Amino acid sequence: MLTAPDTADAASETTAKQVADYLARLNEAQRRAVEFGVDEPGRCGGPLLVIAGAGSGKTNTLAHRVAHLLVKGADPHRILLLTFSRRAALEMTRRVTRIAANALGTRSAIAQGLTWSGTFHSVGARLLRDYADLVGLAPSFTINDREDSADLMNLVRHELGLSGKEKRFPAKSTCFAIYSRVVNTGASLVQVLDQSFPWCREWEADLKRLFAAYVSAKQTQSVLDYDDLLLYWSHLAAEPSVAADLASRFDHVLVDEYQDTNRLQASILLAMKPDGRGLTVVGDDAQSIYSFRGATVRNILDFPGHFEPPAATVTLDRNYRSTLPILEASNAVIGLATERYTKNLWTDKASAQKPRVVSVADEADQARYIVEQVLEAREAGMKLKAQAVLFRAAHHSATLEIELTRRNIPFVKFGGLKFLDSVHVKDVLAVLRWAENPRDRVAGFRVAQLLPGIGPAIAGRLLDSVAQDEARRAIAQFQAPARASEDWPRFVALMAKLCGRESGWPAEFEMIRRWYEPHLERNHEDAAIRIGDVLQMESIASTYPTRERFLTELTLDPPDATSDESGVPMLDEDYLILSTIHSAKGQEWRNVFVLNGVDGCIPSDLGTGSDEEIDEERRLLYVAMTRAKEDLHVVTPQRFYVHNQTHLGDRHVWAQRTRFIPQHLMQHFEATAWPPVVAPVAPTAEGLAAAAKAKLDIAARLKGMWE
DNA sequence: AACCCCTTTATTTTT
DNA sequence: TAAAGGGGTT
Repeated sequence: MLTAPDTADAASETTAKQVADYLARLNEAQRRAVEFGVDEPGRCGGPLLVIAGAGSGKTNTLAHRVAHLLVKGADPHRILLLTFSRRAALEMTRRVTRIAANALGTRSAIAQGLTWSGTFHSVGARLLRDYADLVGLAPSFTINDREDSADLMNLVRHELGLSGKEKRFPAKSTCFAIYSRVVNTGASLVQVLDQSFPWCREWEADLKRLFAAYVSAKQTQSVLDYDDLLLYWSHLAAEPSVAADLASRFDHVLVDEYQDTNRLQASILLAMKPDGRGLTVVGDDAQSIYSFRGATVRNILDFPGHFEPPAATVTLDRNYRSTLPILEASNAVIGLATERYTKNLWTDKASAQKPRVVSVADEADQARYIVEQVLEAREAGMKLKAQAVLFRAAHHSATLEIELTRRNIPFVKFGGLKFLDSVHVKDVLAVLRWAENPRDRVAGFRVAQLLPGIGPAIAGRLLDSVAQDEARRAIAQFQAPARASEDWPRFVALMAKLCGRESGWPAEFEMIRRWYEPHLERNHEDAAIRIGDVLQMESIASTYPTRERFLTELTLDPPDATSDESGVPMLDEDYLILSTIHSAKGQEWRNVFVLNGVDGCIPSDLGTGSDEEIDEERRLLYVAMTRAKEDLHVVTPQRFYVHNQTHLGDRHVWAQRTRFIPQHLMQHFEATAWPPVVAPVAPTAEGLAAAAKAKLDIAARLKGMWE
């Protein structure tokens, strides 16, 4: 459904004026980025790189470019918009819709056709379902999240007998992290071990065997992990017989947050658009913070040189977000990076308030300081939602969370523990995944063991027979042990209905919940809370058209906020934002607190191995600081507790201000302490005289007590 | 073979 | 603090 017929005339009348309107709101550089190549006759324009500094209106510029393409007649179904998260994709579509609707008349539904927008991973998943046959995948493949992938790694590890070594083999999640890094960086196993996992070096040979077995396990089970979505896509795009077809699906490919893409993603782009025509990438080299995931700044720096002639570059360096003092301090911090960045941001937003470096005694005081400041700001009319507390690692906010709960301040936390990590959510999803793809052993293994009387051994046998036969029949004919006989028939009935897709979606979800509830009550003390979660999932489930879509999108883009037991607050309620710095990307708040601005936290003491790692930590602080619009507080507890970092148990540690704000940068900050030190008031002459008199009086009175 | 209890050991950020 | 693994009991 594109433009309604009667808007065409309206558009031609209003075009000139309204186009001018929406372009007039942009500054000169933004406008160049938006208009670049769009008017070239019969072409999509050459490759374009937009370097967009923090707060420079990046999202807005990209949205305008997409809208401009649409206004100029591009087909929305043939625009591929790759964003970093689903949240970013939604925001982008919303803005494009608004801009395009304004320009073309309110009844235009053009932007609704913008169906190909999402993360690399979710777009990859959709394309792979289309081309599944070609790459030898069952179209009903399921996708493992990180935990599932680690579980599969674990199953394989046991099969290979790597668990019973005298020296302990790396944990399953570590194995998976190593594997993933090899895939994403394109480096060799040895290199990855040396650089990032030196303590696993001795296991190289075993790891190699493990990874080979892991890959073949995935293939026989029709299961993909996150990395496979990119890996298969890149191989698909490199295959000459498919490449042309794949490439011709899209006239325009636009990529956001390009600094956080990895080699594999860059290779996919190049394969999709070898000559760069219609390709736009946007990013900021100073905000690259995902190298632990294989992302490389080189992608953005090397981009222009991939093409002949080289890609055009537009730099957006006017900041619309922060006040001048905040920006100056941020520029100073990033200015100390070993690798110099090309641009310095500027603004004309003056302010008398420098960012603060606040010294507090310990984490408890840090929490109290933040609560006091947050409440004070709210008294002055700043909503809680306009304020955020940012930190390096999810657990840094533990003390603060307790204090917030005690003081009854609602908050939502982004990053860290995910909704999907809780057992009951994973159980329910496993049932769905197993029904969708009975060859998925991780899912089946988990589901079978929910029944009392079925443990690893019997679950394994059940899976073996499912692998050899049609799933429903295999389950129905399986001889369950006597101890499981009571629960078995219900289970068989459930799986039969799910595999046969008898009830349809989302009725299936309700069936699963009804089946699962008794097991939940048997296994967990706090079943009531967990049932609440499952019910909440059920209402989310009903918003997806099919079981497959629900599963795919939930694993690729799980709801990312967790909050106190109370559950996520209602949308219209006001709440404070707590977020890891990583999850704060692309966002902004009026008042920002950076927690633990201390060496050991930023930079994390785990990330100080090499210069590159240190620089990444520095960029992390830069990203945190540039989220602030009006007020910025970097809080530095002087003493805090470390839990089980060494085998010595808990102890406290004296901390120093982060090395990224050395003394000579303190001119950009206001140094304060909290609680405020009360300066002793110098006594006046009269005061002294009065005191002297009082002393005498008291002395006399004390004596008088005994007279 | 399942299950319960006790000991040991971990390395942050996320699609 | 939690999760993984070992060992003993049912």
